Amino acid sequence: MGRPKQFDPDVAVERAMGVFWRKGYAATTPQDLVDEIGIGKGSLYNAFGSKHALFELALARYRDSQAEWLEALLDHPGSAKDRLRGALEALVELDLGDPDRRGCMAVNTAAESALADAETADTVRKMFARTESAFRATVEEGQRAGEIDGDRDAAALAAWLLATVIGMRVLAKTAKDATRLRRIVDAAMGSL
Amino acid sequence: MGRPKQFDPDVAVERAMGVFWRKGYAATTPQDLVDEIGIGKGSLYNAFGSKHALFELALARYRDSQAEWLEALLDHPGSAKDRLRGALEALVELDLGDPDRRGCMAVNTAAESALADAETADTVRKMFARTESAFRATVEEGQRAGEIDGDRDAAALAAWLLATVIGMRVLAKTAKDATRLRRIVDAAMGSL
DNA sequence: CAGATTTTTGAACTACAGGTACAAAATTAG
DNA sequence: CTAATTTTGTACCTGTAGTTCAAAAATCTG
Repeated sequence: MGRPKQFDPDVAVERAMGVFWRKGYAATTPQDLVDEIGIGKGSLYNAFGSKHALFELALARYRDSQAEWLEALLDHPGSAKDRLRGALEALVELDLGDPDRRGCMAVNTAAESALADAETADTVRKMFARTESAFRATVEEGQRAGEIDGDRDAAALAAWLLATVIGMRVLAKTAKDATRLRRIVDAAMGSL
Repeated sequence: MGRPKQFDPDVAVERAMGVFWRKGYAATTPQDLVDEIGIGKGSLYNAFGSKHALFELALARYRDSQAEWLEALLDHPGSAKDRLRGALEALVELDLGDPDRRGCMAVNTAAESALADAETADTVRKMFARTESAFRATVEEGQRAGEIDGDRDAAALAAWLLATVIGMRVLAKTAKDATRLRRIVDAAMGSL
């Protein structure tokens, strides 16, 4: 079976994710990656093929972990409104607690590359759609429970929550204090 | 007084803005810039000093034109709510009408660079603050006119409008159809 | 027109991005 | 042990990023 890998590819992807997340795709060099992962260039290219292929893996990993994190939050016990508020607040704290202010990797990728690469664009689109679905399900639960006005368009509310979250995560990257972000959560929840 | 410039620096900055906007900072090369501007590399560096200095000029130009555009929209006659809706709708149409799907250059810059460069971060921060102020003034007019509930926190509503707009502009970069964006406008305005 | 001043042009230069080639080393199947 | 397979580190290569420079060209001064 040949010589086994001396590094864990999963760990490597995770570290690569960290670098791409912090610096963006274009500004990340192969040198950055090997420095962070702690393997040689030969191993890197043998294992992953190209910078872009590794980026795709890193982005997919980000998508999965982020989506699961958010879905778990929305799946908590409690009222739908409380769960939505809890999720938004957790996101704010997550972003503000990051010393590197990396924001959301999917948002960053959308802003940096847009439609430059079809596969990347698709991954980002799917991630947004998945977040929107999770919001929509929670909004509909709230409507069934009578907490949220049933006359309002659940799809529209979910899309708007998605936009709010994306906006907050961009703002978190340059925010100097937390008050604006906390205000946004309050205003959004007050509008539900 | 020496040989006069054979190109208009203002036009050059405007064209540079277009390239940076479309490709992002890191992915834009000096070659891209000279190709687009139509001058030699020597002239470029003689006139602007560095890629980064030119980017700052381009970003400042974007900030001014964008802010004036939005402020003019919000300054139209009509009710405050109508003006807010009109501004959001105009932004959506602007973004969807761009074949390159460049979104908002300030948002893209925030996502790509964050705090990497202090001056850039500051320009972006100020642009966000200016947009927020314009929203806030309009919201307060609406409150004085009785269109918007005076008990709600105008600062919070303005911040939340800002986040909504930023989110929409990110979504516009990957959106395949316009319905989601139009829904967001409806949901946001329905919540005011 | 000579000279001063400023810009243009195009070539040149350094460093590094991104990736390939290869031989030595490690591992396992038989 | 040997053969086969895979990894690894190093060296290497091509192209270009980002910038600088020398010399030519254009304008103004007197």
